Amino acid sequence: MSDRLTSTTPQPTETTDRRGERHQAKRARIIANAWKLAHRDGLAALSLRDLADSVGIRQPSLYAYFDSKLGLYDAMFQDGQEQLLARSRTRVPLRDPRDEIVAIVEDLVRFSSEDIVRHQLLFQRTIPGFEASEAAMAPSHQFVELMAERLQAAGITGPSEVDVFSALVSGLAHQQVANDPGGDRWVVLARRVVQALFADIDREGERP
Amino acid sequence: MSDRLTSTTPQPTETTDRRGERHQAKRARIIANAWKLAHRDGLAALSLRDLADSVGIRQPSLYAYFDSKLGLYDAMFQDGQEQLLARSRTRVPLRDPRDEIVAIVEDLVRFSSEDIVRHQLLFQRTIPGFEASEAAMAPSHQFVELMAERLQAAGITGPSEVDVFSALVSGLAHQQVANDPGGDRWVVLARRVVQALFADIDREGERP
DNA sequence: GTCTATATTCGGATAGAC
DNA sequence: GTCTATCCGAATATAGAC
Repeated sequence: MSDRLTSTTPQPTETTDRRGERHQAKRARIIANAWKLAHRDGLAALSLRDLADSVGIRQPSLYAYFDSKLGLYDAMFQDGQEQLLARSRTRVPLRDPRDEIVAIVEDLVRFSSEDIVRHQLLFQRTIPGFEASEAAMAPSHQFVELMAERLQAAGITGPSEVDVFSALVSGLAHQQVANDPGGDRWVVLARRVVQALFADIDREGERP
Repeated sequence: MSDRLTSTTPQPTETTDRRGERHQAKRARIIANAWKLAHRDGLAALSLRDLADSVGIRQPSLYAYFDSKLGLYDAMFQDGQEQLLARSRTRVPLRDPRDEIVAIVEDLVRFSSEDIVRHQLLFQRTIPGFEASEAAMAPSHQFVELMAERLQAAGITGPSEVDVFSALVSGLAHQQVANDPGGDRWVVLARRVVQALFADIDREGERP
């Protein structure tokens, strides 16, 4: 199971990046096509045969890039997490930390809504037998770290506040994806929801 | 596609209920076993062979009850929606409408958390090619109606308030299912989240 | 309604040559 | 890395007798 990451790092040596330059490029192209097919047929209905066809090789040749179908899902998962991380890092933080949180939430909801299949793979446990490897989780950990910073800057610091926050984001995202895919019906609610959370936090500070 | 409901209502006559009494009973038993297998193997990995085995008949005999595998999913979907509806109807509403909303949210989050596979089938579009039939959606419509009443009684009346509410519920449920299945880490946040929503609604009333 | 028998298709995966 | 050839298993679904 955990040897699935082997295909990502063939040799323990550091020369890996140079040696496998073309390899990595083609691998990336395969993953890109896998997303396309997943959009067309559904994530669970993705077939290695079709994937090989779409990239112009024979189906067994895929095993030079992934050691199993779950390995492919793992690579897609990591790819998706890297997209999320890259996007979050790109954003220039707003001056006001609370406005920044609003912007983040809006962006996260859009991120999910833009690509339902990606949302499925990253945030729902839909593929039987699939569990993300440690390597694939790495960008996710970095994302969480980054989010923690932003939240702290905005005064969302307690564990239960963070739990509430995560619920708000995932709820908006889920409703957006499920009931208005591609639209913005729940995106536009982000500000109001986040402000309600801040109001609640402020009120809590006064209470005792 | 829509003939899938045919197996639910073999004849357009009203004698259906009497005629197929045993039929319906066995059908219900099959569905119950289908849930079990889905828990064991994953919803998407459910196999008609295993299902037939588990109920003591041969695989082709299942076609006397469902006209396809998607038809089986449809029946499971309807079953799950009926469970949700029955449960909501059972609850004795609390005196205070707002307390009632809190209780409802807690209960909905528990409902999802109790059975992840059911949550998947009812609230996530995870099975390629599956779309619930009108018949299977019927209990869901009634549930929505019932919720609308309760929400209205508590002053959650505007469309965007309802959207926010639905996001809160689905967010709490999703986080509970994904990160603490069977626990109550997000269940206990229901009260706080709902109260924050009411505070926000009240504040809105004062604002203009 | 249930059975046997079978069709059919498709899936992922492996062996071994080039 | 890529190929051909093939395995093997599993899946849903159908035909037709009882």
